[in-house]
Amino acid sequence: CCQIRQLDVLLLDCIFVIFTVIMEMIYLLDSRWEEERYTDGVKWKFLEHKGPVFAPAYEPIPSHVKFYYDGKHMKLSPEAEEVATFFAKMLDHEYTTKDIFRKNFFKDWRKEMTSEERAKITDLKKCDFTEMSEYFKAQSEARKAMSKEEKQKIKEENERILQQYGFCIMDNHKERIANFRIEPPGLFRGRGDHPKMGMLKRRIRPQDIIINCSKDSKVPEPPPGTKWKEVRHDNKVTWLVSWTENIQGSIKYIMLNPSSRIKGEKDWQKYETARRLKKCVDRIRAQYREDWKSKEMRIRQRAVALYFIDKLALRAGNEKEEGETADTVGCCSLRVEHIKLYPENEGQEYVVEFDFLGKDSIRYYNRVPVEKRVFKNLQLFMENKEPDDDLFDRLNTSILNKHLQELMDGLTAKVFRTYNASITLQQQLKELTTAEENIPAKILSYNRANRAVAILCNHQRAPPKTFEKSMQNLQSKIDAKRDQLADAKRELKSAKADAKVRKDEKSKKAVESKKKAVQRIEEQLMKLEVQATDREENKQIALGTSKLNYLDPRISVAWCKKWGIPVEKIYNKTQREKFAWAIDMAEEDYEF
DNA sequence: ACCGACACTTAGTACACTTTTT
DNA sequence: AAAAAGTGTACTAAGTGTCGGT
Repeated sequence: CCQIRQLDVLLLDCIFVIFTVIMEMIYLLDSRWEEERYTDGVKWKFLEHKGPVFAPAYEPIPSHVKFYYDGKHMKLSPEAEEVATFFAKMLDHEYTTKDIFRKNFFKDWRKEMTSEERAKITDLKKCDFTEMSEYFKAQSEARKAMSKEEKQKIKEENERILQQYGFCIMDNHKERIANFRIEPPGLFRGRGDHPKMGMLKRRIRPQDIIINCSKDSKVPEPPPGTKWKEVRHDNKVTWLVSWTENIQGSIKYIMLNPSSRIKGEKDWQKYETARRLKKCVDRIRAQYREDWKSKEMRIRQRAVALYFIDKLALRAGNEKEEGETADTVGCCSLRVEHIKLYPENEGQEYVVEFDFLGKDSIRYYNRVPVEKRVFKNLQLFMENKEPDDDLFDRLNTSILNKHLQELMDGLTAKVFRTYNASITLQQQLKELTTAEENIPAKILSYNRANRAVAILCNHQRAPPKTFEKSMQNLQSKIDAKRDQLADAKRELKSAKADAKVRKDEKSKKAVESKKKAVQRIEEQLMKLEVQATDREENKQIALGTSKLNYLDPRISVAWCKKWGIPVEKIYNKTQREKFAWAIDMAEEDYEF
């Protein structure tokens, strides 16, 4: 009987183990990044969602809030009033003082006016929006001063909308949608010197919207009494909703969150391409160095541009339509005026000075010594040209990328940025991390490695408005901690002296506890100092962009595992969700 | 070769929310 | 409890790169 029972237990155990193994296999199969990949451009088989959330309808302002033209009160039509409120809300911003902004705004505003209004309102300078502006300021104050319950209510409502519209089903998985809210109307704010700043960004209606979902899904309902522009079933694209925006005429999309399978896989693929570049980058470098000597101008230009893209992590630099956007450039679109050549500069030979506005009108300024051949080539390219002529007149991104494609499957200019960013992180981590350091110091090292990449990629930010002040605060904290440490040391000394005389248990214990206190304070001081260094070095540098878009997350995960750093210290919750695939797959010995 | 349409990634900022300090 | 500081997220502009037509 007993034996049988034992057998029974064994059997049960066995079944349990088998069950667990099967479940694990199912889990592995189900694990999104292990799933079978589609071929020939198919992105999904099933897609169902609830459509977009539209911007709330315009709420007219109360009649006691007045608008004045030329000092006289004027009641605006709802259409004109709405556009006026957009301007009023930006009154404190320096945009509204800019000529182009005002001109564009006024032109578009007049289009929304009734003919009577248009006849009357002919000069923006005579418009007085201050009451409107005050009203909105008061509104936002009131919102801040709301009671806990009211705030809670709003939060719950937001949560409800998120639950209803913020998710979709794509191929057996419920996925988070990135931007399910339609962009509200307002005044366009470009970055930098944008020729279209101040133009009216139209309100998007259901009849502007294209819905994309699978045929066998429940098609989202348009709001009562409205129709979608189109419902299509295109599984070769990843977007759920699209519309055409009226400023540039470009298409906007609603797509999935970075945590989704479809984005995660693409991200992984991107880093795998960069790793393939690692294997052949020596060959490619040797090749472009050869090409500097080519007898063909176009090949020399291609080779010098590629050298910049590789060495300086410049962007490709597509052509842009003149007058449609801010005047910014990348590598292939550099103009003569953007570089200066110094045969000798501060003891270095063949120095090139770059000074241009890149993406988002962020200034790129750099002085770099280059090889003699590059320098001579640049002199050649600049011969007989005006400052606003193209530096690489025989080159564009399409020519460059076609060439790259021949050197390696899937290679384009942007892969170099990914490759150089990731390899730099890996190298810097190796160089900067030392075994003896404690965790905060190791994290400082990580941030420094991250920073090296951000500098390479020129990821800048406006120094935070409160930077100086918060730096001062931190410094005074450090000073206070130093005093505290001195005190603690003094106390320890006297406790030691005391213990020497008394030689009893109690005084010995006192020494021990004082020792501990000193140690603790030392640690705290160290942490503060590390923090101060980190912050100072970070003043104008944004780490987030490279962390999110250029650094193979497996490098960071491996580093965490190697040094026993919890991954939460490096990635916050959102980042961990985005990089779930990497956290899942990277081991301590992962090499990019 | 060139162009426009399209799809998708990369980017900085404003502000909401959370945590720490006073 | 209020204020200040710090962090995270939403937002949406601005890039890159491909494709199909001419």
